Amino acid sequence: MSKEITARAVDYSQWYNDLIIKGELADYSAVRGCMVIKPYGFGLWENMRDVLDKMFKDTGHVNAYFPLFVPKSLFEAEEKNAEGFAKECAVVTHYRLKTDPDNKGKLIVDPEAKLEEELVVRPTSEAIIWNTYKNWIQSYRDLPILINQWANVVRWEMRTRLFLRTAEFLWQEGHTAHATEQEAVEETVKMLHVYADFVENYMALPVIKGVKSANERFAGAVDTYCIEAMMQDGKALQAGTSHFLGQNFAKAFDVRFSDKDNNYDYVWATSWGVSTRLIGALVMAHSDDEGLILPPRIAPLQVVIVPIYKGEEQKAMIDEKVDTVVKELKAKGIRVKYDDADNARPGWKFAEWEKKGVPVRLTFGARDIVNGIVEIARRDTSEKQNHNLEGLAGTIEALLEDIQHNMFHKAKTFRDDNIRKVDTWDEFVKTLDEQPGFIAAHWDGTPETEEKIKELTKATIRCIPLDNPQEAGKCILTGNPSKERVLFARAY
RNA sequence: AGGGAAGUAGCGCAGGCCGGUAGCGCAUCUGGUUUGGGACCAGGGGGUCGCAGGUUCGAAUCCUGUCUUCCCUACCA
Repeated sequence: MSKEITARAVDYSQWYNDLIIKGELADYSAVRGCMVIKPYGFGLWENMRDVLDKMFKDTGHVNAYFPLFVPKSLFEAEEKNAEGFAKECAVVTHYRLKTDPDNKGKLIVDPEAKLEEELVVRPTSEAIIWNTYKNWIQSYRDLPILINQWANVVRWEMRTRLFLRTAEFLWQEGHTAHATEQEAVEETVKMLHVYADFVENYMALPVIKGVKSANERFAGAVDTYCIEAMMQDGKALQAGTSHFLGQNFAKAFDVRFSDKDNNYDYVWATSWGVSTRLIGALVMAHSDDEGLILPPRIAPLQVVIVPIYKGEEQKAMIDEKVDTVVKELKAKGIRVKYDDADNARPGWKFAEWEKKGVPVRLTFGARDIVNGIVEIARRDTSEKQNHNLEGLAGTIEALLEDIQHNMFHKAKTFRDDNIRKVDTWDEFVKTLDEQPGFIAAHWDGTPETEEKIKELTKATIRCIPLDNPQEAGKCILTGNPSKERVLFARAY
């Protein structure tokens, strides 16, 4: 049992906070609602970002950067979108401070430096981007525009949670413009699959691809596609969204083009994004009471090596062996650290690196080296085994892959075991309270019913899965006819 | 935003009711012994007690305000 981490069974929320703080992913800051992402956590984000960035490039996208500030008049142009975000926007009203005449050494906002037009700190960039696209698009030859940006955004939240909900967070937002509706829809779905591919194959987190109900849809979108993941407490976490925006933004910003036949029409749009929130999902889905468990493909460190020795002579002998092994591992592209700090003993190091979720630990004992072996410990199962120094790098390489797959399958088994079909209201309520997870149930398709269910149980429709089997049934609440089951859950 | 709790050394906490100038454990530094699952001994350093006012001869302690964090509720395209 870890000395520093609250057990899941004792306090799930505190467990999550402990993992992040003690695992050194992030720290609290002096700014309300904002956190500091520490080097170890940022290393994780960088790895995620690099993989995603390559996936975006491979699907024909390019990166660009748009302003942090959006003039209020632009922001309000697409009404539904503006309305959706209005109550969580930070607004810049002044551009200058001055020394307080009544209190030397203090600064006050200079009342004479009021902006003529307030600037909204972007909660998302559709407005400024579509205002720009208007100037870039005249002809079908200018389309498609396939741009992504890596940026920070601000959404003023009342309640914050590290990584899951903070006032400022990092993300990427793709914004594309197309000549036809079909092409835009295809783009929306394509990026949803890119996200699912990334989250499943790199983060080892199984997701369900689906479409949001009207209540959960992005403001300003025609359709919102999403990937939903299940956390260890059975709650759902939206891991990524991809929106088909129709012509809503094109109309709001008057973005039109001439097609081959000289027809003049509005362009079709998409936007899609994932954020540092994914780190929260990763932490909550895989970790245990000893600390983080990071999937090898994106772990900042994949292998840590701990020496055990008596005296300088043994240390020198170990150093020599480790040096060779580190070179072999690095030659295979494996991220490895030799922890030979002499101010901590082995047991302390073991606990420390387990807390930080490093997938594989190698223990180099003086005794072992004489026998030509090394101890390999894997974080995901806590198993330890001895291995010959010969062929070690190849074994580690395979082991990292095995851990990656094992983590995915473990998470997938858990998720699949916690999706339950429910057909009556009583059973629905009981299941939500007693067996947290996703519930597949019939729904009559109306926003009113969804709202009522949310009111009564706090559960929302997470998504209507893609390729959902069609099956006649009766709505769980109203008894009205339904043609398919949808997924309900309480969500983060 | 409402309710509750908290903020004292890097971390975790005591002291506070009853005002008198701050202490414990861990960490850190020095020396030594150690090293196969969070070592031990000895010595040392480090804090305007979240911040700002007020009461007082004197405030970590009492009063007012404010900021930050955590928990519950509400909100959350």
